[in-house]
Amino acid sequence: MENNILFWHRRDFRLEDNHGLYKALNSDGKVVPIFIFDSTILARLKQDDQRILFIHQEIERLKKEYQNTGSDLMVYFGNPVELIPQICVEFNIQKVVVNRDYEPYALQRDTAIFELLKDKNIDFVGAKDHVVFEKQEVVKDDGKPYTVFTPYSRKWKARLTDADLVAFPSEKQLNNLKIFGEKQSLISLQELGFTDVKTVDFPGKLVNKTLVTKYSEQRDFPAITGTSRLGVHLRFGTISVRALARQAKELNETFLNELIWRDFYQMIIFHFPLSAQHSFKPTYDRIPWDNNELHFKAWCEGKTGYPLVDAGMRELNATGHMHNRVRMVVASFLTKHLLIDWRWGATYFAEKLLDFELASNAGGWQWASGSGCDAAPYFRIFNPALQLDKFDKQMVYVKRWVPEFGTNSYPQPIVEHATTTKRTIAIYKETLNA
DNA sequence: TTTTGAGTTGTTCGA
DNA sequence: GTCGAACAACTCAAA
Repeated sequence: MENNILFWHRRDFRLEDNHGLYKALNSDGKVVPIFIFDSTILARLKQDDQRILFIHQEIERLKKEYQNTGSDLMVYFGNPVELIPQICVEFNIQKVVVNRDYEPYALQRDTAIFELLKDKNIDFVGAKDHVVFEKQEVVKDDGKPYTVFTPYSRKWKARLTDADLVAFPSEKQLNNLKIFGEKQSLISLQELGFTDVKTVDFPGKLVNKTLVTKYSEQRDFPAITGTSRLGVHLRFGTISVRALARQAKELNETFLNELIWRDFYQMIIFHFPLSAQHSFKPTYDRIPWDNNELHFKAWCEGKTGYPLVDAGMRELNATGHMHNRVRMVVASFLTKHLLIDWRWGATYFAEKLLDFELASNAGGWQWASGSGCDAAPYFRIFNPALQLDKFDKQMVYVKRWVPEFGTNSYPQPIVEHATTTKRTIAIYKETLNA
């Protein structure tokens, strides 16, 4: 019986420029590609979560691409720790190849699988694909991980060569895929337990050269399409970060910096997995949050009486997306005006954002609250009115999402800017100096 | 070891 | 309207 290689797709839904797949195709044996709808992850999602639709659509697309080669993507539903060893038996697998995932849950899951396979003499091999530089590749001279972005980014850029961004030519080797006689049908959303998902248009994955070129001058204005909206594609690997970085390097330094921020937070979550749940700077976990439920509800619904904050939250609720500049404003408002725990906001974003990425989300929220590595100083508090004046002066964005603005039905501000920000600075100061 | 310079995207005040 | 300094003062990186 022939030996086969298992390639397990996780957050890399593409055939082209896929490092792990390339590695698998270069191995001795035929490659069996699989995807698993992880029942542990799916159990956390709500019935109408639109990310499941995105995943399902993209898996369907990927499956067709495999079928065009004469192969097929085998799709499973269950717990990978149980399924992978079973699949290995079914297909006589000698080696399992994956692209590495740096999140705490994924690391734990992969370690468990590694141990199970080791007992059966099956190799479990990882590849770097999700980021440009990972783990220990960009560290301080003493070998320890950076916790400040700017020196990290300097070393990242100094280390970068063309070879780091080269596309892996997996499409040329697809003849090493295992050929299946009969095509397998794809499990439906209903069978996965999702019955109420509304259809939605997801952001396109074409990289707009003009947008990247003008990114640094246009990204701050929520009324225009100045940001790429590629987050969801980077999250699930429907585009290659290397391809994007090649464009960024050529076209726009600020855009490249954003990709480095992504690498930075992936590196941070790998070295500091607790930072997804706890303040990076421990003293910040002693801040006596106000955590007013009514304030939180008003923030979630976009009814704070601060038009830029409300527009952002309503954009999020309606579309699963929020403009980057506005994300900072609403995060600063929640933590520093309402004095609500950053985890409440991070959890809400985790539920709503189509492009939700654990590492970036925790990093961003901790940046806003001041508790993170290389965060904004605690006394730096966004003024929502000034941000509106600077970045949406004509109120195009605000009127798009808050049509009743300026009428009697628009709420009065739930808190007053000057008094709440003074209170927050005093409380932070007292807590941090205690 | 000590010292020095620097730190994502800000705000406010007063000249 | 514009500009620079103060905000408060800590931690990190690197020489």
